[in-house]
Amino acid sequence: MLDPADTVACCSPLSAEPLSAEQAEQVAPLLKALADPVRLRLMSLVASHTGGEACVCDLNDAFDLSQPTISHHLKVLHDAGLLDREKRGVWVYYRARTSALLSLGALIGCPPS
Amino acid sequence: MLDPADTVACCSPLSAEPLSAEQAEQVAPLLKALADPVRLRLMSLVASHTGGEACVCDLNDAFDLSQPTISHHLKVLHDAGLLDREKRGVWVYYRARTSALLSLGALIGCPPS
DNA sequence: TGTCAATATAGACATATGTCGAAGTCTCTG
DNA sequence: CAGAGACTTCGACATATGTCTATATTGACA
Repeated sequence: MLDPADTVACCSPLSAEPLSAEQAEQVAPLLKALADPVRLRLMSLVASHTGGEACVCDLNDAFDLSQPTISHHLKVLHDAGLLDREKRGVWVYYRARTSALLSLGALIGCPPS
Repeated sequence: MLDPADTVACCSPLSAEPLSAEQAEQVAPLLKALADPVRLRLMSLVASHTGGEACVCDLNDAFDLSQPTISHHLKVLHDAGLLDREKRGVWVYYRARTSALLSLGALIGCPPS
């Protein structure tokens, strides 16, 4: 699977020049994956966790939602390329793809040149 | 209506510390508004347009969609606080709220401190 | 091998979303 | 005042999304 960071980083910031239709189609899914309160918190929990990774077991407890629902949200973030997934024994650890977040932030937030 | 820039700017970056449920509920709608290819391009078209603003008549031509559909997307961006709206005579001009984009980008893209 | 614990997948359901065509609202201008 | 042009609002529709319960899978361990 491609690194979404590359996809996004290739684009000029939103305010610099109009995004092409193709670029927009590639970037939108990343934003869509982030555009949910639960997934935003999941992403933040993982990204800010010690060691840059977090176990699903820890994440479940942070929410008042069923375990399959959390699993579903993690899958959405993983499929978008925002979280890496690693199974170690019985536990599954997710790790934030910092590069994807960085380039996405730059795309949205950089002032016009 | 509140400036979403303030709402977002108050939060630490995603990677610094876990977003609270309340913060996530406030930020998610902004991302949701951006998380559509058409709206991403609209936002980019307006933000990068000469003078920082664009007339709806110009925006319509950039898409293969009906005019009410474009109007709908502009309303979503406006309601989220990402676009300002001003009617001058018969024409309506939209202007990007740069501050909102800046703080949103910082929230997503800032490396952990 | 059998059982338990940690996740994931499947299927169902209510609600949200993107799109359109039709109709409404302003505002200029003759 | 009437008509035309620029948008917006309304109502309908198909599809996507978030959530749940029930079930499957996987790995450790007795």
